Amino acid sequence: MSETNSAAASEVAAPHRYTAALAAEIEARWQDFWDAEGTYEAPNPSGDMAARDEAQAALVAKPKKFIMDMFPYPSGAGLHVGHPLGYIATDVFARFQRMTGHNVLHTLGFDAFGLPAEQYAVQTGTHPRVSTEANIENMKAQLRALGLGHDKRRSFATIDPDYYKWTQWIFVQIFNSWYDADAKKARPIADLVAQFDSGERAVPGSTRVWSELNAAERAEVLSQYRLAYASDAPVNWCPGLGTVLANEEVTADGRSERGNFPVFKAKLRQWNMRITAYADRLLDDLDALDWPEAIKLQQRNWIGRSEGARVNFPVGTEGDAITVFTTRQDTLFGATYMVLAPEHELVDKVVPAAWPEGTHEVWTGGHATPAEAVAKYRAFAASKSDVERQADAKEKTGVFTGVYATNPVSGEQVPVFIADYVLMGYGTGAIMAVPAHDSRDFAFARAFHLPMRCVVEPSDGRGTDTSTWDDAFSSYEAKLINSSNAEVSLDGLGVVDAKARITGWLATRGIGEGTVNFRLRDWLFSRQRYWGEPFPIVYDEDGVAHSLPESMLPLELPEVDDYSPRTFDPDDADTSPETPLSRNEDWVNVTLDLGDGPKKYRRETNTMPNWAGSCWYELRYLDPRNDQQLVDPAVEQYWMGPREGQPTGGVDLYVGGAEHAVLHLLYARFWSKVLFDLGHVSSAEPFHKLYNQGMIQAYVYRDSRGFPVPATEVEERDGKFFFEGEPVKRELGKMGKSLKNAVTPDEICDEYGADTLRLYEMAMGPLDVSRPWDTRAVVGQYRLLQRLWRLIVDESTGEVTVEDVAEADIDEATLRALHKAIDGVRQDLDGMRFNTAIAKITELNNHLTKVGGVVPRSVAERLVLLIAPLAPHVAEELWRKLGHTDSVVHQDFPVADPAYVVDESVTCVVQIKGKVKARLEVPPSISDAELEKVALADEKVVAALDGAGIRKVIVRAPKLVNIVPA
RNA sequence: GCGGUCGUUGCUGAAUUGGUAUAAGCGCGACACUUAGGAUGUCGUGGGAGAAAUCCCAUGUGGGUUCGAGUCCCACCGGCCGCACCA
Repeated sequence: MSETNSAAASEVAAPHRYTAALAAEIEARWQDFWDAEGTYEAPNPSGDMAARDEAQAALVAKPKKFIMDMFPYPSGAGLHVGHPLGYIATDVFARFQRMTGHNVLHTLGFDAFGLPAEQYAVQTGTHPRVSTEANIENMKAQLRALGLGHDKRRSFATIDPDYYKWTQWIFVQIFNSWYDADAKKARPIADLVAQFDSGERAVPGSTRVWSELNAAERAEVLSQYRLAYASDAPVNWCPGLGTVLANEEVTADGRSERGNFPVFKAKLRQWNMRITAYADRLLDDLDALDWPEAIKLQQRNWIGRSEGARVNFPVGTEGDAITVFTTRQDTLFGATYMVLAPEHELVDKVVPAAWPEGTHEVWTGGHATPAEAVAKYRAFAASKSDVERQADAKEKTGVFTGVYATNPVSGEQVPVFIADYVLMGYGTGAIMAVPAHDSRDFAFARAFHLPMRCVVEPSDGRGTDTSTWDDAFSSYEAKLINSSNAEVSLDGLGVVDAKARITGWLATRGIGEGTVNFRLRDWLFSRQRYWGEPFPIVYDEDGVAHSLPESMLPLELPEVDDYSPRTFDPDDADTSPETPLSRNEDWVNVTLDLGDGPKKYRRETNTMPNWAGSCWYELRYLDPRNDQQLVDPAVEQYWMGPREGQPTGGVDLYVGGAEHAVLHLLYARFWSKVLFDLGHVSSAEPFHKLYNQGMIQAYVYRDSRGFPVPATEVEERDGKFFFEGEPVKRELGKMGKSLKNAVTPDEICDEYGADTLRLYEMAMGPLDVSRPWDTRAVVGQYRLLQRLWRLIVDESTGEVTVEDVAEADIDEATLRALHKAIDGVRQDLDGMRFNTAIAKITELNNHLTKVGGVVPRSVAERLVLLIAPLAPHVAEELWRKLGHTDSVVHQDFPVADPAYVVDESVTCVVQIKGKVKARLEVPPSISDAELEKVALADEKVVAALDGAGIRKVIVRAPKLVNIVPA
C-alpha cells in the first residue's frame, strides 16, 4: 500500500536514484562478474593454483597477506546479522590490503562435523551428510549476497573425504610420534624403537630388555610415549549426550558446555593426545604472538604452570611413600596431616585392618573399620557430580585412612586422610596439609580437630596462637619460625629464601626435588558419535593398535542403520557409552594387509572430536586440491613461513570470537607444533595475529511471565515498552530465534542492499566491542550511499555528471578535505578502525555535497576508491560509470599529498591557567616565539589578564598557548 | 574470592605523545519540495544563566600529579568477561 505508493512516487521523481531495487540489481550483477572473472583468486607460487596470467604473476611477486576467519558451523537456522560481522571486517581489510600492494589469500570453509550438525540431523530425521550439505549451500548463498571477496576455489568442508583424509593422516603422524624431552621436540616413534633395540634406552618400570618383550608388551610400552595413545583413566562421562568430553568442554560448574548436562567421572578406555608434553612450549611461545592479552592470559591460566617441589612422606611398613606436590615447601615443618584424593591407588595398599588406638571419633565417620570408611567415602564422593562438588566447596568432608605417614623434616607422625577437596587430576593427587598457612587445610583441620602449627610468623599482628585465628595466614610477606631440625633451619628466612634452602636440603637427602607442575591435562580425543572422522586405527587379534597406511586413507564413514547417539538419563552416572559405528559389524571386522600379509582386524569405532577438523584447516586453504601431500612445502612456505617482522610465521590475521580462547586455539597450536617438529610445516604457530570481534547484541523484550515477545512488535512510549498493550521489560542480550529478536542479513539486504548492511555493521563501533543492533539506524548508511551516488550520477538521466579538472584548478578547500580523508581512511583501515574510516568518508561526502556543483572527476574517482573496500558493489558500478573497464578490486588505493593534509590555517587556542580565553587563526608553520607574541597581544587575552603579571607561557605551536599568570 | 576490562550526549560512539571534549551516525526539532511523507534535501541539537555579547557547569564518584587530565596515579561505586577447593 504505502510502500508501493512511495516506490512509484520516488521512481517518477528520480528514476535513477540509488534505491534498494537498484542496489539489488547492481549487487547481483557484480557478484556474477566476480565469480566469472575469478577476481578474488590468489595465485600460489607453484602448483595447480599458480598464476594463470600476467596479472596474477604480478600478484605473486607482491608481499603476501593471509587473512582468515574462524570458519562457521553450517547451522540449520541460517544466519542472523550478528554472524557475518567478522566476515565483513576481514573482507574490508582484505580488500584494503589488495589495493595496497599485497597478494591476499582470503577464503572461507565450513566446520561441519560434530554435535550441532548431528543434533540438527537427528531432529529433522535426515542423514547428517544430507542436512549438513544443504545447510552449507544455504549459508553459501547468504554469504554470497554480502559480496565477500573469497577465493572460492579454496573453500571446503571438514566433512569432505578429500579433506578428512588428511585429518586422519595427521592423526597417524601424531600416533607414530613421541616427545623427546631432551630435544624438546616430537620425533618419529621409530627413533624410540631404535633406542630400545640398541639398549640405549632402558624399558621403563621393568628389569626386562626390549628383545624379551612380546608384541603386546612392546605396544604397551610404546603407548606410554606416543603423542596419541589409548589409556584407561577417569574421564568426563556425560550420559545426557552419550559421549565422553574433554576437560575444555566441561564448564566450571561441572556440566557439558553443549547441552548443559551433568558430567561424571568414569574410568574408561579412551584416546588421548599428549598435549601436556608441549605445556612449556605452548606457554613460552605465546610471548611472540600478536594476540589480545586477555586471550593469552586465558591460555596461560589454562596451562597453569606453577613452581614448587615434590616431597616424599614415608608411609606403612613396606617402604612406600606418599609423594606430594606443593608450592609452599617452606612450610613443610607445619605439615600436620596429609590428604589423598579418594581415588588414590596407594590408599588400598596402606589401609590397616582396624582403627589405631585412640582414633578421634570424627575421623572415622562412625565406621567400624578403616576399609569400610574408605569404601563408603569413595562411594559418596563418586556419586557427587562435579556440580555438587563445587557447591559443597566450603564444607570440607573426608575420612581418616587409619594410617600415619612421617613428616620427612620433623620426623613427626601425621595422620593420612582421604577427602574430595584433593583432586586426583592435579599434581600427584596427594597433599601435605599445612592448616596454619592454607585456608582449605585450615577449614578441614577445624572440622576434624587436627593440630595446627604456625611456621610463618604473621605480619598482620594476629600472633602465633592459631586457636585465635579465623583463617590461615598465607601471605609471603613474613619470616619463617619453628622450622628447624638437626640439619637444616629456615628460621628467620623470608618465604622465597626458605623455599630455596629447604628444596636444596630435600634434594641432597633424596627426599624431594624442585619441580614445575602444570594444570593442563592430556586432551581426551575420542567421542562416541557417528558424525566425526573415523580413527585410522585397527586392532589385531592381540588387541595391539595399528595405524592405517596412507594408501588406505581416507577411511570413510560407513553407513549405519542408526546414526543417533545412545544417550541416557542425564543424571544416571551408572551408564557407559556405546559407539554408533560399532553397529556396523561388516565395517568393524575386516581383513587387511598392513605389510605382513592379510590378517583379521577390528576397527576402532570411536570418532574424533569436532575440534579435529579445525586444528589444521588454515594449511589446507593453501593447497586444497593436493592429493599427494597435506600441502606443498613451497606453497606452505610462501603463505605461512617465518619472515622479517614475523619470526613465528603463520596466518597474518585471524578474526573470530573470544569463546575459542582455549579450546580451538590451544588445540590448533598443539597440532602446528607437532607438524612443525616432524618437518611438515615451516611455522610452529598457526596464527600470528589474532583479533576478537565483539558480539552484536540485541534487545530482548519479556512479558510478565518472562517469556520473550517478538521484538519487532514492541512499541515504545515515553521510554517504556509495550507488546499488545501490555508492558514488557527490555534487556540487552544475544540475538537469536528463541529470543524472538533475530534480524537476518536477507531482510536488511532486501530493504537497503548489501553495501548498506556492510557499512552499517562496520560503522556501529569499534570491531572488538559488543554493541546492540539498531535496525532504525541502518538508514544512515543508506543515505551515505544515496548521497555518494547523487554526487556522481544524475538521478533523472542516469548520466555521470563529473567534469575533468586539473588538480591545480580544484577548489583548495575540497583538495584539503579530500587529502585529509585519504590520509585518515588509509590509517584507519590499516588499523582496522572501520567505524572512524566511514566517519571520514562521510565527512568528505558531506563536504562535496555542501560545496555543490559538478564534482571534479579525479575527486569522484578517489572517493569511489576510498569506499571500495567497504561498499564494493556500488564502488564497482560507479567505477564502471566513470569510464573504467577494469575492476576496482585491484586498483591502487589513493595516496594523500602531505601538502594538503595540513590546514591552510589552524585555530590556535589561547588558555589562561588551562581555560580557553581566545582563539586565533594562525598559519600551521608559525614558530613558538611568533605565536607567543601574537597571543599576548590579543585583546581578549589582555583583557582576561587584566594587568596581572605573567609567570610562565607554554607554547605548543601551532595549536595552543597557555599563560600562567603570576 | 582472584584476575582482566570498561564507565563520554536521549542512543551507538569520536578524541596521536596529557593540549579546542562531544567527530560521524541514529533520534529529536524547524524549514523546503510535496496531495501526502515513515522519501529526499537544508539548518539546528550536552546542561544551566542571560535580550545579547558572554559566563558558569559537565567524560561514574572522591582525591592526587601537572601550566593543562576523558587520557597518568590512588581509593571507591557500577557494568561486562575469564578463572575458581589447582595444593
